[in-house]
This record gives sequence, C-alpha cells and structure tokens, in this order.
Amino acid sequence: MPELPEVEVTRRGIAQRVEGARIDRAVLRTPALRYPIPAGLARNLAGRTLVEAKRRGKYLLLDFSSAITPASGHESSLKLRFDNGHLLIHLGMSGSLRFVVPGTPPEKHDHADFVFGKQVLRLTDPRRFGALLWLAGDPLAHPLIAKLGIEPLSRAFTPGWLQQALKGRSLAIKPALMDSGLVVGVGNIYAAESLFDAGIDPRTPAGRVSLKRLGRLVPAIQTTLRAAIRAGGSTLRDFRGTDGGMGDFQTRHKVYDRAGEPCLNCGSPIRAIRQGQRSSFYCPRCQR
DNA sequence: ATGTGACCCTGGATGC
DNA sequence: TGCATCCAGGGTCACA
Repeated sequence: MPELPEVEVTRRGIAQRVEGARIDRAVLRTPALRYPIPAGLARNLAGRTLVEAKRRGKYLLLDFSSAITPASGHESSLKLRFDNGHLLIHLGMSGSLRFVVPGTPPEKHDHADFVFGKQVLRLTDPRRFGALLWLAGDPLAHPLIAKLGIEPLSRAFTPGWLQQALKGRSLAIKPALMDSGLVVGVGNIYAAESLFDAGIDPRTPAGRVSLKRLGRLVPAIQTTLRAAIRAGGSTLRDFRGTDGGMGDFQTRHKVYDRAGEPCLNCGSPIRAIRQGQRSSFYCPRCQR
C-alpha cells in the first residue's frame, strides 16, 4: 500500500506530465470508494487546468483553482476572484494512479480516468479504501486535512518536537508513529524499518523514549522515507510509479515481513508481533 | 484526552 | 478442485 513515498512519487509523476494541462473530461465508473464520489464531479472538472499537484500526508491535492476573469467592463469592477477547487485523492491500501495509453479499456477496478488530452490518468483501487473528493475553498480547512499532523520531511520535525508531542503518552512508539494526527505518512512498513534503524523496541511506551533515542529516530524516519522516494517508491509488490516502472524499495526491507529470518545486523531471528491490529516486526536483540 | 477494537472491501495465500 | 479461513500497505469511528 502506498505510504508517503509512493504518494510523493505519484505526485511528482503527475506534476511532470500534466501540470498546466487542461482536463478534457473525467470518466467516473464507481459510485463510491471510502466515501461516495460527489455527483457532478466529472462536470466540475471538465475544462479546468491543473495548476499544481500537491501533497499533504498521503493525500494528493490536485489544485484546479482558477481565476475567474471578470467580464469586460469598467476597471472598478476588476476584482479578480478565485474559484478554489482541489481534487482530493487518497490511495488507501491498494490504490494507484497511472498514465495509460488513450483508449486502453478499463479493467475491473479502474474507477476513474482523468483525460488531459493524450495523457490519461487512471485511478485503480481494488479494495476501494481510497477517496476521491472535490474540495471547494481552502483545502487545508477540510476536516480530513485539517487534523493532520506534522510532515516528517519538514524542518519542524525534530527530536525535540517529537519528545514534546509524545510526552506522557503510554501508547507504544510504533502505533504512535503511525498516528496521522501526530506525524503523517509513516505507515506500517516504514515505522517498522525506522524503529529498526534507530534501535528502538516498537513496544516502548512513546513517552518513555529518550531524547537521545528520538535523536536517532527522527533522522531514521527521514532517511528511510527519502531513500524510498529516491528508489521510486515501492511497498507494494506490484507498485508502479505513474510511468509504470517498478520501484525496488521492497527489496531493502530489513525487518518488515521478515519474521524468522536472520537480522541483517546480528543474525537473530526477526520477531513478529501484533500491535493495534497491525503486524509488527523487529529484532529482539538490536531493538531495545 | 487517551487508548482499544471494529469496520470499510477485495484478492491472494494457505489449509483441509 | 472447491471451500473456508486468515491476512494485507490506511484511516475513521464508537466506546471504555
């Protein structure tokens, strides 16, 4: 499933191919993903120009805002108005966006096509945990976005900040890292990998992780995310970037999905446990 | 406020 | 082969 790197890779692919391009039409084939797809969305999109492909956490925000040019008239009425509109896309667990050759017949789980001339952006999501919404007005004010935590790749994400945010929390550090109200974009796989890199037991109560250890954890998270973005992003076996190229980050997991296999650092068998309904993997010797 | 578990939906892997 | 069961990358919500 897409974690932050996959979403960022997708965002870059979209930006590169269709920023500044006009959307001729949208074809929506599914009434609802996680939420109902708003009626009139296709009509709303047609004719708009993609100003910018943005990302907040794992949410893609495609900015289709446009200046409404006032009808020719007196200067005094020349008040430029903006019609703010963003297409929000979340890929959920199994979603992906890819450019397809125009005319490629849709398959079972291809829910939407966004046609930018000869560039057709297709949304596929077998499990339909994703989202497709139209946000009028300030996208950051939308409830889904407003409550999001800090961006892990921002300068503000520091060990000191994290220590404050985790102060007094008894919740284990691993599910804490995955709480998008705290830090966005760190999913199950990268949480596990980052905690391994930092040598922290995923069961440690979040509020009891020392500043010194947070000083290893923060850069571990950032390095892990950046490396995954650089690698083209892949946590899904079949993840493809927007151009269809295979990412290869999956080949570098050190603990995730390696239960029983030897730790790459010390050789101890990697242990699998469950935390908050999710599987966790860690090295009992290297992570304490 | 904080923590826990159920749930959304589909498909793949595994076991009988 | 067929069928049941379990598991999966995320996120929201109800409830203790």
